[in-house]
Amino acid sequence: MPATIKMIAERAGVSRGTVDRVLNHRGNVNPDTEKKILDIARKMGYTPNQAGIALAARKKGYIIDVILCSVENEFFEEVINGLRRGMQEADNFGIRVNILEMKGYDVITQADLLDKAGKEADLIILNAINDPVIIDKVADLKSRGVETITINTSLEYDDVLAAVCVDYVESGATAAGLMGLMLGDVANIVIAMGSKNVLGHNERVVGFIENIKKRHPEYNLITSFETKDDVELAYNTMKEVLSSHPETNAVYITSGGQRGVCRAIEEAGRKDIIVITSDGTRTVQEYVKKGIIRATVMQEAEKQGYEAMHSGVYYLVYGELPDSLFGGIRNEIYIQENMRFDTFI
Amino acid sequence: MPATIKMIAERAGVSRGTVDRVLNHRGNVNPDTEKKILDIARKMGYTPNQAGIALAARKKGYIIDVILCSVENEFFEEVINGLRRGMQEADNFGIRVNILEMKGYDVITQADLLDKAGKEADLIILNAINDPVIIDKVADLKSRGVETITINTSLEYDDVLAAVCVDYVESGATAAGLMGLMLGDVANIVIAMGSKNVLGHNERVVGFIENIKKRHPEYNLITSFETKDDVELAYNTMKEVLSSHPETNAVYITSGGQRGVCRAIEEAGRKDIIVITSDGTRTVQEYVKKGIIRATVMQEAEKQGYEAMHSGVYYLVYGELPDSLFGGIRNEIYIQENMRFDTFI
DNA sequence: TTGTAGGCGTTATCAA
DNA sequence: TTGATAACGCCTACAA
Repeated sequence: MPATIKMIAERAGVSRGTVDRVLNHRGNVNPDTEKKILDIARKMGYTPNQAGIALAARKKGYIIDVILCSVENEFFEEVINGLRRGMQEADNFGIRVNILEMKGYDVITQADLLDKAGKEADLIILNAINDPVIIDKVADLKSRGVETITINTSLEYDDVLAAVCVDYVESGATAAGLMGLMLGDVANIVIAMGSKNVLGHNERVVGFIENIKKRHPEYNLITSFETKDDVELAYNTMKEVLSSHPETNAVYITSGGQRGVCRAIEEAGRKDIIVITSDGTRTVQEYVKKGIIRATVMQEAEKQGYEAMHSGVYYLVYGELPDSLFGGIRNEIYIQENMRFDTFI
Repeated sequence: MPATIKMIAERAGVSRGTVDRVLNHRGNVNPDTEKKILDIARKMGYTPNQAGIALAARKKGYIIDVILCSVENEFFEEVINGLRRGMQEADNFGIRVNILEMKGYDVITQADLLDKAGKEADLIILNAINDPVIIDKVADLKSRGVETITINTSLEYDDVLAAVCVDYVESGATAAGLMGLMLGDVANIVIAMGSKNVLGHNERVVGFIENIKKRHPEYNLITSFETKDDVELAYNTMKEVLSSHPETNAVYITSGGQRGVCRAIEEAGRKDIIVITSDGTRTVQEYVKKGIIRATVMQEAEKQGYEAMHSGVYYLVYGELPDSLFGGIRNEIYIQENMRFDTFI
């Protein structure tokens, strides 16, 4: 039987209103009674009841807008599943949610969506493009009391309410660590990166190279190329690389385009090449099953969606971030044996 | 603005009481009005408000008892952290929680604790010993309306409300898969298992051997021994094995006693040996850092605690299990690069 | 500066 | 078979 405002009021011989004013720092209360109430609250170990707050919060009619670069992007399906799980909670608090989707990473498009969201929403969940224009808008929204939670992408701006994404440098380092454990003394490595315009892809490459240089300076980095997350481009480039560098015995794919890279390797009959990649889309699952991809560094996509929404709801209702957020999003290693091929991650 | 009982009542021209009776199947309602109300509820997309239920549930004064074989067991510290996180929720619903701890795996001791818990609790979270006596008691409790959620250990009894633990066979297979990826053509493997009396430890060994036989039939399994999760025993046995089988180049440690095994390997100057283990206790972290343990298969200990408590609370209050439970507990692979050395897991 | 009262959605009790 | 009402804990508007 935890302490309630009512119990404290009775004990202090004042009304519930006064206790409420004290505990929520609303002012207009006699310093003496304030002190007395705080004392009693402490002694009784008062913590506000979440259900009570939740119920009362319903009248406020909060709105959350979500902006995602998710159109035609396989990876985001799971993120959206997680968002939906969080939206059931939003519903309980009478919070309305709008999901605004865009295709690709065009700054102007995202800026327009942010303008729209800024007009209606009390909080924004943003799959941010790392660009000064966006950073400006986010800062401006904050100054007008609209907080932003970034999701999946890292943004070079520290003043967001929360950043729900993986440490991409660690992701790259983890891929490198795996290669180090699987390769022998001779290593000729190719990096197939996504796009130089995406901060996370760059960070993965940085983490990967740093780790190799530190732990295996004898390894040879042959070349790196961009796939632009495009299957055809990835296929053609990988094919060329394999013929010009037949000594290649390891490939790190930072993001999309895995199907192209893997097909080139498969067709060349180079099952000996150690392929490490990121995420766990259907394509990745397929090639892990086939044994072409030896391991993948995944990033809890569903959880990212859920935690972002859950944190937004929680913040609006309770004025603070939930404990669950502080575990962070982790870089998880999956191989054939511990991968769940049924669920798409 | 989701539909509420009040809105449905207004629309149907009846009182909230009647709507409540229909939606919660309490009987005593005219079939015609029942049908009408169900129709309206469906049309309005009614889902009960969790905060409302939560608030009302407070008056019931539920009790949850937790029984853990956790005394002097490093691994359980994180499980208990998770339980505590879940207990904050229990508090909100006015649910009282008692944690009963025991040392080791004595069936009589656990049976006594179960008897005690059965008298006071509405639901039990049980770190079950897989023994017919325990299974009987759990079945008996169920028949008296007290549900059990097992935590961390697998129990050969399917009728529990939920089983919050990892797939141990998959855990062993994952360790085997990792070895296959790290070893070359020659493999002489030693298995250091915990205790034959612990179901999970056996299952890990089964999963490990099955996987090796299937994917690397050419590998050689030299021997296996029990550590009884005892550091000294593990050290002495491993030392012997190393001198009688110097060809050993891989060791799988299923559970406790890692410090003993690793020390023996370290002292023998055998840094070439590939060591794979389970969990992420401080000891494991230390040897991962040193590079003796190449990888460990972890089991989300904190999450196990949280999900067990959260599910119990959720079930008592809402009469069903939460969505979050269905992601399950996963076997996660950690190497030096993606391990969090600050937090103890 | 303080108290009162009504409402958020659900449940339970009592009266009709 | 149904309706009315109070309660759970918190918040807010208004009255004193």
